[in-house]
Amino acid sequence: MPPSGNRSTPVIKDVAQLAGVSVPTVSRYLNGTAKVSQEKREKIAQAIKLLDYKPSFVARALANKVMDSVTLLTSLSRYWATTEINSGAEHAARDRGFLFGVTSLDGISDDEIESTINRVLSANPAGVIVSESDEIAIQVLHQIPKDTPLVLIGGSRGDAPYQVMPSEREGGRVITEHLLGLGHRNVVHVHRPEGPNNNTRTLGWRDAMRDAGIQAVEAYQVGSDLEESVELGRKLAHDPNLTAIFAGNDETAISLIKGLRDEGVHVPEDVSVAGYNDQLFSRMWDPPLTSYSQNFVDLGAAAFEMLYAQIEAKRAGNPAPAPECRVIEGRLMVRDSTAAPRNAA
Amino acid sequence: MPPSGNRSTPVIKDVAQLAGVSVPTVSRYLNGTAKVSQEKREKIAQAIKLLDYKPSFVARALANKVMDSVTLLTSLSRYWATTEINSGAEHAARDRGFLFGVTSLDGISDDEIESTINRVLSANPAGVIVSESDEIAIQVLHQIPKDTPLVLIGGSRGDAPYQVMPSEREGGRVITEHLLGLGHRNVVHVHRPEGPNNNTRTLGWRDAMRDAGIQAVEAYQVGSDLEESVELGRKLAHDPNLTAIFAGNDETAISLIKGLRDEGVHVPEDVSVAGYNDQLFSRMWDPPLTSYSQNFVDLGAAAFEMLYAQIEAKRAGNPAPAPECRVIEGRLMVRDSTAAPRNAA
DNA sequence: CTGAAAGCGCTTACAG
DNA sequence: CTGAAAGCGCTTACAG
Repeated sequence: MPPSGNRSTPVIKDVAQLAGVSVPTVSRYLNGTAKVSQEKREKIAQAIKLLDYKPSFVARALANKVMDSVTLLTSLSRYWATTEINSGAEHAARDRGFLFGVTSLDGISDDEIESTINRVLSANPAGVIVSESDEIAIQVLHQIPKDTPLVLIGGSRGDAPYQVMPSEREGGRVITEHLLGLGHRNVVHVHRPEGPNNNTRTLGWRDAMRDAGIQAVEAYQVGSDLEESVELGRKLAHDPNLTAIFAGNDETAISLIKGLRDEGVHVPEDVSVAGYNDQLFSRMWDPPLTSYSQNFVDLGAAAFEMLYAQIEAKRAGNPAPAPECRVIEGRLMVRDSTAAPRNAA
Repeated sequence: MPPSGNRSTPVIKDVAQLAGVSVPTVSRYLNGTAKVSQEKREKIAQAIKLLDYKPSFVARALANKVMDSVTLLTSLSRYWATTEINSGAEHAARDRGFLFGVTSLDGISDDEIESTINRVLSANPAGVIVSESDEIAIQVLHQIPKDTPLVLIGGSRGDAPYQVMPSEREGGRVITEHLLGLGHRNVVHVHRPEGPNNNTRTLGWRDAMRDAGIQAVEAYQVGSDLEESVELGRKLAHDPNLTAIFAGNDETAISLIKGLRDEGVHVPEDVSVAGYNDQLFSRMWDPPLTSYSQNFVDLGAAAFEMLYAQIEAKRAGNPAPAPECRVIEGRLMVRDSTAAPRNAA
């Protein structure tokens, strides 16, 4: 018995008619914004079920000035961690009934960044998550109105009132200390370019080295072309003092190992090599890679939840939650690519 | 000289006032839906620039019954190919000024799938992309109104009027033929569960085997726990007739190699092993892995473009584009993990 | 507790 | 070419 318009998706008027109440009453029922008599509640519930009515996201968004959606801004859209973060955040959003949007900031000019962000904001998202990976992120932070719920993933402590970050620096320290604890007197670090923040693997490595009283620290930066790391491995193979390397990620680690082997250096017998990220392939490597495992899915989920708390508070007219910087712990995975140095015992 | 309301983001009324024209005229200017005099055009343009006005996505969506956004539905949100697909589609959408949403279907019950889809649709997306990975996708297809622009990624030819698919089957055939061409008399296949469609790597392998007149085909299915593949590798190591394996993906390939090695079997000297997907780590493997490279980023972008063509046609009141099934080609990457069998020449 | 009214920002017929 | 009017589907004061 389709009411009013006979076609397409039912709207609030349809359920109001079918239930024999006014439209605002249905709205109140839906949002719990005011008491509705038991009797009408039931009729409305029935009508909704009968019609399979779903409130329109966009009409609500227009009336409320805000949509039940969040958008994640990222500038490293194809990076492994980004995938995990997005997935974690998206699932959390979905489970709360929020639409989840992604907008990438890579591959566009600086001028376009502003208009891209404005476009995102013109969809009235309830909040935005900025996933830091480079300078762009910080620039972006300033372009988002202060009253828009926001959480920053990564960055330096204090870059934003609400942050979720991986234990990057801690991870760098832990890996380095593991190597040092094995008896290595020096740990060479090879890393990709890192974000402009104070929570990097490289800084953790420096922390550990400094605490161990080691002065001569050697770090090499490599790009995303793995051949570069292979080359570096070949070169490092001829350093007689080399006994341990902490690579900034697993791909770099296996590439270095490849280079070392090309020159007849054995891992871990001659040189220990640790990676970072504990990717799936790492445990299959020969030798299985010592690495640091970071749960980026949890990180993404935590970011959404922190955002959601702000959104809820704002809607309820409550004061904003206290600023927070949550660190998601990772953990060291010791495998066979690291061992005590030959001349240790 | 801020017009009307003095605060927050400007709306169309503000630019109309500032330009000294009516609101509909601004709208016409914006959408090019009717001629606007040169003089007014200029004034409007100026006002827009001055105010940094951006039309509201949601108001437009309400008036037009459709939002400048597309949503991608996926049930394999953390899979490698999914990342690439999403990234490709998102960039293409962004470049067209479309918002891009992702909704995952994994981890929810069958009942919830319908309501999740309804929720997505209640945001009036201009179109949706369904990324096939399992039976869920096909189920989803039927829940989307016929008049909603839609493109299916993957699936069997004919599952939907508009499809973009990887050359999976072709890839399976090419890899197998490569192995056969090297002189192998049999190619054992090890694969993960595959989608319920007729475009799978496994079918390509069967095609090639059949064409080569090989009857005794052996296929093994493994799960996502790589240890299972290692085990299988150990077991296969004792098969005296084994000379070549086509693994359904690179992770499986390296795990099999690990198992083979555990039993003293050398790759490629004793057994050739090929992977699939050509992941970054594959070329760094020891030995570097022969694999099939598929550009999933392009695939995602192509899916969006195909969707966009439908959206445009619909908006212009034109007939829908002709149904299309576009195949994105991949290519064979021959490396050292495959070689002629020992007793070949 | 519950209607009638007005409004969110934009677009589309309808009359000039 | 261009206004005034009505409407998209929902919500929020305003009066009962």
